[in-house]
Amino acid sequence: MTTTNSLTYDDLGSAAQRDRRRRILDATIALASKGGFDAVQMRAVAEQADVALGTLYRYFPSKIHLLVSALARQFDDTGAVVGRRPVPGDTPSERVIYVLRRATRGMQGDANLTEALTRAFMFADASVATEIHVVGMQLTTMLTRSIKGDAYVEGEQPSDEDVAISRVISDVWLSALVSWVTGRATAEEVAEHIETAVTLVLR
Amino acid sequence: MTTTNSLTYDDLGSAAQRDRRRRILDATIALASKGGFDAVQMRAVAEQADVALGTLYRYFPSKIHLLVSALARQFDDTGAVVGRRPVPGDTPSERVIYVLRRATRGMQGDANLTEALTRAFMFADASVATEIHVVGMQLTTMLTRSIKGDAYVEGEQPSDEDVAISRVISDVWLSALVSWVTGRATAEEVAEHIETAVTLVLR
DNA sequence: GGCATAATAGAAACACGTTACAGTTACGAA
DNA sequence: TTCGTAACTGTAACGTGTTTCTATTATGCC
Repeated sequence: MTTTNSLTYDDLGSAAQRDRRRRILDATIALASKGGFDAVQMRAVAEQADVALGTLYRYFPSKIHLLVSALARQFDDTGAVVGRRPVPGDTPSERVIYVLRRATRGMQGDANLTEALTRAFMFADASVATEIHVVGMQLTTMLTRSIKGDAYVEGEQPSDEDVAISRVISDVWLSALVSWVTGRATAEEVAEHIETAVTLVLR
Repeated sequence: MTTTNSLTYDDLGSAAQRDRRRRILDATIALASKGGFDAVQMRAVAEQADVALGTLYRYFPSKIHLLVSALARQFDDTGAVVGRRPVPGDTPSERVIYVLRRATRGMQGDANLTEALTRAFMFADASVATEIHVVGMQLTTMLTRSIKGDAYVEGEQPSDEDVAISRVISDVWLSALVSWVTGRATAEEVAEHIETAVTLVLR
């Protein structure tokens, strides 16, 4: 290799490096899914991914980077599934609520993983801004697409208002998620709160 | 003393114990104000408060409890000051934006302290639900009062819709604050985002 | 193939939250 | 006052995120 490689993004590095990165993220997801944030221990990740601790830190400069990158990959993997089909529902509210209910249920189905990823997301500082921005864009895309429904056209920029609405919904969703993963709200309360907010913003 | 004492709440314990608790919280605020979350190190707090490390843990079972308790005391101290005067502004949006701008500016005036307290708040789990609920109620009261403006009547319950709106605004505010303390957004972006959200929700 | 350089392994060490514990002090009860 | 118990001190130790360092291995270039 002729240039120093940050290894931070998907498509860089040799095949062996891409495979190491994949193994590391696999191990991260597996450990998070089994025991949550605390179970994602750097030594354990390194061992399970079959890389040295120093190598792990070469790929991901902190536990937070690691978890947020894992979150981004999860979004990539499942976002593609959600992406194609039209969102059911006759109004923006119905469509957004449908999508969020699906997403929330998915996350609640793996509480430990959600706890790990959410905590990392909330603790991330400026050095993780790039990864966070990726997740934010994915969320915004998902929501603006749901708002437009059939009127959505591939590649078209969403309106400023739709983006603003999406950001508000994202904020509410994130707050609700934090309440839930920290045990301060039940799944039902989260669902109810989100639906109230969506109908409020999209009336 | 005849009974074991949790020391978790303000009015328990001897004078010497109340004084220790005060010194601990003073040291916490001072360290947080100087260097943020990372600077609030338990050994440093203990030393500055002139108590042993074990004693610090006897009073506050974790760093998070310590910081959230410090936040609660800050709210107690400053909350009374804000409470009485009517909120200026002719529309709900104007009043809410005024109040939030004031509060945000206050927090941004002590960035390190805000960072420390916000991080603790986001990391708090169910064991601090009581203190967190208190803060949430104070926020809701502040916002519903701002929405109603002159129409506000002491002791009257706010409408369900006003409460829902307040919760959405709280969520947006908290998310914005997290973005700011983690260095992912500037103060201007925070102000702009909040105002966009408020006008959206209160149209 | 042989060399220069980057990447990796492996292990030790450090930082800070947290726990454990032995000795000492404060304080109410008898 | 003396005693018994709980609180406090001081310190060591542990767990986990992070850093550092040396030896080894892989990789691109001639």
